[in-house]
Amino acid sequence: MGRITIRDVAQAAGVSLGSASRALNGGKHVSARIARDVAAAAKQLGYEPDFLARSLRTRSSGMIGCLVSDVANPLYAGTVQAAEARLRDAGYLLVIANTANEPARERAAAAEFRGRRLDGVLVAPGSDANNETWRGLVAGGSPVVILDRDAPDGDGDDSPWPAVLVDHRGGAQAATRYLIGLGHRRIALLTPGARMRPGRERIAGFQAAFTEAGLDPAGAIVSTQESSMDFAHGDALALLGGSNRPTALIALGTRILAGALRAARDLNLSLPNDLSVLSVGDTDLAAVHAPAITALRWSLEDVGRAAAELLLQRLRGDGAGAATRALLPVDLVLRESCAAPAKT
Amino acid sequence: MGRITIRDVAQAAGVSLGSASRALNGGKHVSARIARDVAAAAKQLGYEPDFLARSLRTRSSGMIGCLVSDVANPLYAGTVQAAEARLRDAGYLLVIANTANEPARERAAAAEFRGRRLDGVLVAPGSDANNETWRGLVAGGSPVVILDRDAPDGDGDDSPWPAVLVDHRGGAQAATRYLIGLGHRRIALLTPGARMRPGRERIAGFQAAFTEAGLDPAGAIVSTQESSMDFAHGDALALLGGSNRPTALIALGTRILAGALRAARDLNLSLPNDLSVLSVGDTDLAAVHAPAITALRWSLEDVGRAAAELLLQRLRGDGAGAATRALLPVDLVLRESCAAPAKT
DNA sequence: ATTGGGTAGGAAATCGTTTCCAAATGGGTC
DNA sequence: GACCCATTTGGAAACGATTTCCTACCCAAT
Repeated sequence: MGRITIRDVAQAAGVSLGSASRALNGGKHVSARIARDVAAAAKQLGYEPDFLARSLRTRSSGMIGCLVSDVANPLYAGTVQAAEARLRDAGYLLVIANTANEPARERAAAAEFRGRRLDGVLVAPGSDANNETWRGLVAGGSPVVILDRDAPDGDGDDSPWPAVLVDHRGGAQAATRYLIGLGHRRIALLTPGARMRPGRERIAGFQAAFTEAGLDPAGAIVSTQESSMDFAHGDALALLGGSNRPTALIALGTRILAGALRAARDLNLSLPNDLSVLSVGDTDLAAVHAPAITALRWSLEDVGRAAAELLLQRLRGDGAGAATRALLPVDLVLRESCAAPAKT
Repeated sequence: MGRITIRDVAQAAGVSLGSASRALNGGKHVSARIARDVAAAAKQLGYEPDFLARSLRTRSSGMIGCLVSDVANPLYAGTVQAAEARLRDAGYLLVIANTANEPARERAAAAEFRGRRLDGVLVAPGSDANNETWRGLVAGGSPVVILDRDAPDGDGDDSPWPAVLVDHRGGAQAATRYLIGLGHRRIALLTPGARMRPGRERIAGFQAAFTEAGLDPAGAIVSTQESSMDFAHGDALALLGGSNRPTALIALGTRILAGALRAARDLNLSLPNDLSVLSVGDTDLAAVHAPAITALRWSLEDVGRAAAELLLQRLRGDGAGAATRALLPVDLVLRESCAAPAKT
């Protein structure tokens, strides 16, 4: 005796298969008596519908895919968690595919998602959307929401693709403005690069702040390094050790911040007097360091929730007139790591 | 014209449905000619099998569930990532359900997993396995692997359930032994509690080290607090501010470590001379802090991989004689935050 | 009393696969 | 050339639901 099917329920309730289905799904054309009997029979037998069978028939799997480059990254993990919560409430299951930045994995995942008939996809690839991956995803016909990346067409802010973006440019600009306001004229931005939207936007905001203040753009030093503590450490050592060193430093991400802080310590630079440090991304490290590091912060929960909301909206079909993208704000959390540069 | 089905492929290749299926699945009983024709037709039409239909028929969804209390927690995120990688290589998709420590969500997720016919489940609930959740999971009949938690029966280390455990007891014992060796006699353990296996094991190891050294167990101060920076901060202030304060402190987890470090700073205790600090769990914070914090470390990747391996083994059916559990080691990473206590 | 609109509910089709069964084919041996 | 056994192969039956179609029926209105 295997699993209890709806057929068993129907039989127990003494009605036909179709009626049982209608009764269980609260459909129309069901008398009160049958509804009652079927419900009773289902409960008594412990009936549990088979999602697979249902999905096959309805052509909707009730699952959402999440294509992300690195789930272990706290930035993504927080987002995934928030999205999962919202989607689960709406009855969807979230399946994740970690791509580790490998295009081959991205393609494979896209194909798999299609084959499994996932109803929608949240995507945050490691590099800006690989066109092939992209095509693979949209080919499935189900809605795709982009997380903080540019659409593949490269068509900036007026792309038709639903996306949840974070205002990294505004954040970086505000942060830089703040440092300039304190009197800094030579500021270094340590970044893992412009390969992805967040990096590009931050660099743009950084430079925009210099331009807007009418300052020599040569003071805006952009230093690109791999995102690793050791690389950042070496990089920061070189930058800060040279003559005419920057008086302030903006670090993108925990690892780079860690490397930069170590370098400052190695060089005996005391914060914030000898060097102002500002972190992009608010982490334990920034909050607890002595002195506490001033940081740019945005809400991971909001990103996840907004993405889920956007996707659900498409799934419900009222995607026509609705907003196609969300731009979330970035806040500057003032702490103790920034001050006016020492007089020279 | 909708999706390309295997029926279309069969027709195009001029063979029967069954033959096409056999050919595509590389089964036996297929002539070379048909295999070639079918493959060609499939390729030419761009056929992609429908996993849902297949799953319905084969009663296996090709998906593994992951029931975890908090994916955003780096500890879990790393594990999930490693497990996902291994499972994906084996052709499985990972679906995650975040339970936020709510038993109701756990139950709901267990039921959903059953309904969707997931082939297996990795589970790391927020509290030690809730019996009801557990029953819900095993009722599905698919294998369940426990991540660093005790089985619900409470039957410690000889439980029949496959599990991947981390040797927190041994780690804590080694760490405590190390501190005792440096000369410490009053050591505080700041822990979020004994609700889950890791906490229990660590407390046990901590106390075992005192016993084994023949020391007064009153020197082993276990202070239980919620895992939040603020709580830990207050707690540490109270502990370190009092008379006869501990000379060393073991912090369980990033947040507690952060709170403890802040408290030490507030009280003007310099590390490691006035206070030795040891972190359970190696994080950015521990590595970068000045002085760098000595920490217990274990491999999240190994946990995830081992769990996946254990599960795959069951799925392949050779679960009979095979090992049912893995115990992973914990290493002590020596840094600069521990020293002999100051002479009084 | 007949007709018409509407609801209830049963039978059957469908979703796209895999797998079972029986028939057919092929080759080798006596 | 007949017989036998082992492969191939086509046809059809699952898998477990939803959904369409269609008939039977009830009640009210003409």
